[in-house]
Amino acid sequence: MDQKQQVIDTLSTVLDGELNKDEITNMIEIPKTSDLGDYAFPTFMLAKLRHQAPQQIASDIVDKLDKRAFEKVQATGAYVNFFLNKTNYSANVLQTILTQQDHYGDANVGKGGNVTIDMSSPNIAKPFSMGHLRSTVIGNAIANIITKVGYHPIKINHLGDWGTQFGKLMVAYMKWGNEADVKKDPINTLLKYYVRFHKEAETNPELNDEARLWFKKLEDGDEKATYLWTWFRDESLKEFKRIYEELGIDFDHYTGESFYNDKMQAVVDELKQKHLLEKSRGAEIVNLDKFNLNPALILKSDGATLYITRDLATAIYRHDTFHFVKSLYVVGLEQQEHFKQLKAVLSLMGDEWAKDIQYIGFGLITQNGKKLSTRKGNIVLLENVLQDATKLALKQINEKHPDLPNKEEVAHDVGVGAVIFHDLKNNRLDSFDFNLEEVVRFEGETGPYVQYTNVRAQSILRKANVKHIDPQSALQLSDANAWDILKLLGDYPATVMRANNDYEPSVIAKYALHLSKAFNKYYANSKVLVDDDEKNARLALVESVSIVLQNALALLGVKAPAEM
RNA sequence: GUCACAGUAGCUCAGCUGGAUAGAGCAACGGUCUUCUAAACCGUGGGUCGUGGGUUCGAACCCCACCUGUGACACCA
Repeated sequence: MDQKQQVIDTLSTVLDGELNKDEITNMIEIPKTSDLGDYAFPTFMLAKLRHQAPQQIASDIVDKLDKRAFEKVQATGAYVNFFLNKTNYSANVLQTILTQQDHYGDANVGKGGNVTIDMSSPNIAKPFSMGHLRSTVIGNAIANIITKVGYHPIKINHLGDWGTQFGKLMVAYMKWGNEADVKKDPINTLLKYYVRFHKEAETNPELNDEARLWFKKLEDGDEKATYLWTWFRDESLKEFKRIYEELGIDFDHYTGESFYNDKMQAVVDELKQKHLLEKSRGAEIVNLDKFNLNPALILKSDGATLYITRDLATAIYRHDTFHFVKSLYVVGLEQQEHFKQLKAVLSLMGDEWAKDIQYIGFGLITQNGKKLSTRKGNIVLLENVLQDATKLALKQINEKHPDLPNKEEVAHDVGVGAVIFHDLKNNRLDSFDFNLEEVVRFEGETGPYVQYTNVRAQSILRKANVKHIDPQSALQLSDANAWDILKLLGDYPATVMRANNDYEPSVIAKYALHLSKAFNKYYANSKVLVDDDEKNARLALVESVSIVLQNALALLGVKAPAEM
């Protein structure tokens, strides 16, 4: 970073009067390949100002520059290319990492402010699908990333534990269900009821009326309805918690939709009092024409509340309770409009903190190009995917490393890691088609590839019989093969910031892949464990790579076993 | 129809604020384990960056139009 400043300062002494430092800063770029240097300055703008050929300008600048701080500076075409002093740079970066360890890349832009994160939020009595995995792992990674830059995350699992689907479930249970089946395999059994309900309701629409009636009973506190609801909820939550444990993810709150039942009337009253409600087609709405949005439906024509009514209550509750500096919602892209409406209504209500609500959308997971649908029974169960992945990992371990201790645990870390990493490595806005083979792949740009890279580094450190390299020892490294690694290591703090600014875990995942690739290349070309002047510096490099890879994986919520 | 997101190699995708020959992985073919774990590394082939205009010294990236896909669009969440 201060390396870049040095480039800027050096250039500005020569370009004084033509370009100021800010202009120069904006023009500095990083060449695609390191044989073109580490920083480059294009001269096209100057060519325009000076009415001169850019190539000529580039070589003029090189002639006039003070080149002492750099390994070399040369003109290539229209560019001035700067090559950093490798030995100084390596000593700086490695010393910083070895000193700071896990804290390398930490920042304090958050200043300890609370950030609520609405994430995961599966529906009770429905299986945990790949779709919920996205919200869960993206939300978790964002929580880790914002923690690293100084915020305090509050992870909230906004369970779908209320609504007419419970009426459907109760009707189905009373008609076709029995207690023993539910106890044996709660979610799958409840799912069967749910699917059957929809199938039968197609030919027998009165079932829907019955379901509505039972949901009304639940709302009115009917004993039997409440009993069933509580039972379904408890059984489902038990299963969800098992899955979260497998994923290594926990929550600060499980306050679901039912939690806000008694908090909606206040919202409706406030909207009324502020004259924001109007009658339309029998329903109570908030007109959002001036936001160029569809109206927000607050009350149905029968007086019942709706999705947005509850989310308004939720947002207000979270603000009053947690005094957040940001409130994040990690919810699929198909709900984008809803969150725009939510913010619009809140700002009409005069809640200036509405601007702190940040919707973090992500693309759908489809199967054979179609949306996954619980109703139609076409879903991919996360649990099955995790099991398949773990099984496959164990098979690999048995082939490659049969005498590894704690094989099962490592297989689990690798299998689950593959699934999580697969979900996080692409831009979160992209949707993707579910393909089991793709998800549980262990070669190429995958989680296990990164894990394996760290295992290699760990293995070297074990063989060298050192735990930590002294940060104060000689860390100058001149090996050209190590250069790409050193630059990447130096980029890590900026990478973390970018992931934070964009709420984009894939930035970290891609970084981990790049660093792994660079290290594996180095590993194939240079031997670390040979006794010469730079051995200590090489070990420092290896330890630094391992520190940063482990940190990046931890941000993503992926485990980093020491052996595999 | 309106709005949103997307369209880059056979497939899955990178490409940071516009810049130097558009990059990876998978798949295909070929090479590398007596030497730090081959879940790796190296090489070969493979591209009208959806289409057409425009802005710019320079566009995969910015602007406009169009085409295609997906999703949302009033009493589900």
